Amino acid sequence: MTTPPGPEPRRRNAASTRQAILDAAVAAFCQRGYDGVGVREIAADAGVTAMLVNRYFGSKEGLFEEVVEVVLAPPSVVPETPEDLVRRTAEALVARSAPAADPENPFQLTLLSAHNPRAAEIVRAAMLRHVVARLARLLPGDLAQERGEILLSVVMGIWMMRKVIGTPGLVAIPPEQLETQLAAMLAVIAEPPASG
Amino acid sequence: MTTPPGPEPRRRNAASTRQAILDAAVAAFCQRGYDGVGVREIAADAGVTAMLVNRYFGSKEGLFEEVVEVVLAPPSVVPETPEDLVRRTAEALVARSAPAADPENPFQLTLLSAHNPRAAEIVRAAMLRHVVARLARLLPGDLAQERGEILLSVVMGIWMMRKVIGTPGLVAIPPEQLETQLAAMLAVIAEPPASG
DNA sequence: GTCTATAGAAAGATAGAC
DNA sequence: GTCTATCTTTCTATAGAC
Repeated sequence: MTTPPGPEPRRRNAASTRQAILDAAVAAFCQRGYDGVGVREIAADAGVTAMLVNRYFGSKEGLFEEVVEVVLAPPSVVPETPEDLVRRTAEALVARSAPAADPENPFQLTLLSAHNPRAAEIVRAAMLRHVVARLARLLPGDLAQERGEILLSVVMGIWMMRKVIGTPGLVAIPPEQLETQLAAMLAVIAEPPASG
Repeated sequence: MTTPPGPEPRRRNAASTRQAILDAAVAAFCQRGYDGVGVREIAADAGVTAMLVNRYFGSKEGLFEEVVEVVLAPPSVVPETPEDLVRRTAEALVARSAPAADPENPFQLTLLSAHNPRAAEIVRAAMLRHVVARLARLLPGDLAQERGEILLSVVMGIWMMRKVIGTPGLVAIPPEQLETQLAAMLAVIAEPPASG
């Protein structure tokens, strides 16, 4: 064997190392929020040392910016009509906020990071650019952006109580009953408001 | 003058010192959450040293438990009927989640502390014992606790987006329009669900 | 009852070797 | 391209003087 003794260094490949760090960061930040994880831990999950996180992303904050972009950019639901929006949003919310569901999602990332003002500002900007902009395009009538933000508020609140806090009623309720209640509530916002 | 030189020690009074620490902690935790503030800072706001916090409350976590109790125990609204509940909740939510409103309130304390699992558990227990229990008593029909938690989710979500994240639509919307939208949405949850 | 001083852990970021 | 080692700060909590 020509392999030298001592721990074998990771294969040197900037692109795959960078991606490994980003993947580990997405998982970690979505599950524990910006302040809940350290760069050491993310680096260890990616199989590298903490130094490389700063080498590739400048700082923990720079890494978080990329994570937010990756997680918030893809649409959660792709509806055709406002009625479709209500139905699919209620469906997706109930499914994805279930206790055992995949924790990698934009709402959990937001909720767990929002207490940090720097992280909240990064999330706010990306949320407006991606999520709110999409919702506002789909809602007919006046106050489209405002109603989009209200709709998003309901999604965030349910996520908070059901998945982050874990109140027993929302954990134990039959999913179809929760879906019915949510759809009825969201429909009020999705329909064009009475102008006055 | 008989005053000795050097910094004057605080007047020794256990009860008032304890209360000063608790008051400072309520303000600090409500504005920045459990992990956002250190014991040193709370102590400094109360005019004492960090050591006394642990002396009177055992630990930062013990102090937080008392703060949660103080903030969550008093009811935010005291309605007589379900319709009253909807109207007053929408009113109070719009007024108290306004950008310039008093930050000392149960929702902000919850939202800013929930990312920490220990703090979340403390908040969860107190929220069930106080807030959810009150709501469930007021809602007629089946699934009272579950609908109470949904109602609370809407309140938390609006608070999150309007006051913590600060999305522009919810910051700039005329308060009466927001109140109208919220009341319409909450009414769907407050009315007894169709059984079956 | 309150203080100063410090222990002990963990965080983000950087220097310099290989 | 990646590592080890370290700097600096910040945190909770405790020991012991007055």
